[in-house]
Amino acid sequence: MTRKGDTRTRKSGGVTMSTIATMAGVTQATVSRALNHPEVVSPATLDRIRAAIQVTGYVPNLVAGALASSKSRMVAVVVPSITNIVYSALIHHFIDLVRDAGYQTILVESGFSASEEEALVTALISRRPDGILLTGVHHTAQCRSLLLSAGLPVVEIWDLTQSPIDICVGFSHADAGSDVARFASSLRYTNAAVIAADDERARRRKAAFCKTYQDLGFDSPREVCVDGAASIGGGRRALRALLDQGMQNGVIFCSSDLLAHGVLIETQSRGLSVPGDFGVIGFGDQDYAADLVPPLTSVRVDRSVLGRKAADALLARIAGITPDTHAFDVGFRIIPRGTT
Amino acid sequence: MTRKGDTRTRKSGGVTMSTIATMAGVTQATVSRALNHPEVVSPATLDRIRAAIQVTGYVPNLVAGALASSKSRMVAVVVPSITNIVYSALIHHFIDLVRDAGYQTILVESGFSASEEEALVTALISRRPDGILLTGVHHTAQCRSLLLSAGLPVVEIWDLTQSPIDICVGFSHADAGSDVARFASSLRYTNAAVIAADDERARRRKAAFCKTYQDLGFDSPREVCVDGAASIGGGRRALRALLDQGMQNGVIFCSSDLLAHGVLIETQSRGLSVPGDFGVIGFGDQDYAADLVPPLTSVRVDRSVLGRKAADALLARIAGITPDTHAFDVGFRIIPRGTT
DNA sequence: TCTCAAAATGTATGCGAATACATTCAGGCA
DNA sequence: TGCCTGAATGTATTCGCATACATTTTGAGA
Repeated sequence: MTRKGDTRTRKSGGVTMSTIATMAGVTQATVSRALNHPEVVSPATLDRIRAAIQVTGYVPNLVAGALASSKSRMVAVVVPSITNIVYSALIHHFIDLVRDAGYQTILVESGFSASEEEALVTALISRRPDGILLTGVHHTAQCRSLLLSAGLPVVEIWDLTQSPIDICVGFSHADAGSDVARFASSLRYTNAAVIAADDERARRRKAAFCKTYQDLGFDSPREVCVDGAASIGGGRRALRALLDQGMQNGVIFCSSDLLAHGVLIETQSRGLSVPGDFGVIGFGDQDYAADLVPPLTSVRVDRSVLGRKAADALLARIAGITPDTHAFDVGFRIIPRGTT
Repeated sequence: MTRKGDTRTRKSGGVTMSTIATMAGVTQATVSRALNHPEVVSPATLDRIRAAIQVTGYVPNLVAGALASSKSRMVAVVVPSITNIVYSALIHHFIDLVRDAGYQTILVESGFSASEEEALVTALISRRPDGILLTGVHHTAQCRSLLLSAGLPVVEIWDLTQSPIDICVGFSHADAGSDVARFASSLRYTNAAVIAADDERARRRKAAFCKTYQDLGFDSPREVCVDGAASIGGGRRALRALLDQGMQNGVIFCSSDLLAHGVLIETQSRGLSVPGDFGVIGFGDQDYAADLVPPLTSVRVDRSVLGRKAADALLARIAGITPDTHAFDVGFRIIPRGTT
């Protein structure tokens, strides 16, 4: 009676492990072992099971597997924006690395908003991923406590902090801003400006740049904020704003190569000389930086190292290994090229 | 005895629906209803359940929910590359749209390889997503049959075909190539070239462009292939190759705006005039196309419409609605600007 | 030929939630 | 008062797989 009712009301027809088991003349448990621990199953049995899988086209149900084993073999990644090459390039590496370890990635965008991030993290946790990769180290208190109480391995990237949720891999944005200021001060320009997108880390670089530049005895740099996502158009508009303010013969530190690229284009369209009239410094050292004319001076962060360290750290934590240190500094380097 | 063994060997301590149920003085079933069908639970009970959830910080386990209901509320997305703005911008929209409908996205990269795609699709199906978004309409036979037998809603984008797996949303790349050829032939240049990345759809545009251009009475266009991902550097190198071949006063159709951008930069660095000496046509009409100098002529595909149609179609299919038509043509449009 | 450990497989149970079906209870109506 | 209906909740089962533990089989050594 229940039997009959159930076959009616539940969807059936799908091939499951039991189907395979029956075909191969074994029990479901043996099929499970054949799939997950083939070394403990006899070769003959393995063959029959594989044959059955072949003819049925059986695909294991990882949802059930995850529930039974409390291991989802998924990691979650939260980035501000996937259209921003800065993040997408890193994710690209990261996904590759964790995939080699058998993990799939669920990707979400927070759009630079901490509250949005919190909502996303809640939704992600309900999927019970084996680990989470977050961008940045600034999160809502609620978000932190969610993560903490979920007991998940968490890696925060692109930034450093003394108190990561779990592990962080990045570099000091303040140091980067200061170093760029010192570099800029060594050039022949008489003043400076910063063009920054509306991004918390960019703001910290900007603040450090401005402070250090002043401390070195120069006038306070001009500042221009770019609304929304960084873009070439945004860079062009920002330079126009600076010129309208009367800026001359200065060095311009942009919060991303894309903005710097826009600045370069605007100078060209106005017949201004770079590095003669203006110096331009980008950030991120994207692939195209060296291909611009003139080649763009930028700040390089080794993204492949960052991605690899992040993946390694996360995988290690998932494997239950507690790292010696909870903060990895991957550093950065100023790459002087033709625009300064 | 089993009781004791189980508490030892299975991980416990997690808050589950039963925890909440006990706290609220109801059964697990009522908690489930409170979460999924609050309208059938009495307000007083609802309050107690919500209070219990509040104090415990309970987060529902969607893995278990998915297993019980055969609904994962996840959609999978397969793209060739997430670092390519062409794809990432679209995905960005798509993710937004399906998220509003309560779906999370699992994203994987196929790297332009059909066999890789097949492996990924298998892995994805094991997660039992509620739907899949694929890029392009060319897949391995095995991949098609996997998808078909999984009975999943599938939307293929960026291309059209008479025989989609399920639904496709895109435009005709052959028509695009031909239209560009006609447009190019109307300009004052005496010959043409195509610079294309190693991408199946780009190749089809190229083939159609070349054929139509010749049919219009011109010489066969020169062709340059760019290895690997499209990039500014690749565009620069491609133009150098064309110049080395002796190309003069021609119109150059690039398979992406990024390549076209590289071509522009190379012309500038050599003092060549655009559109005087060379005409340049991109593809994709990215945001920055209009911000280049001169502004780039390109082919626009309405990505927001594409993303929306894809999301709508997938969600509709998930909801069990069979669409009238299985192929949506979103068209394209040539946007003439300063480079031609 | 017998013993015993290792190898191979079977048995039974739980993971956490959804849901069909059963039950209880209150109120409306004849 | 008795019956019926609908709202609210409880009961029992299932989803597909992993895995602890039990059992059987095999083969090596004595």
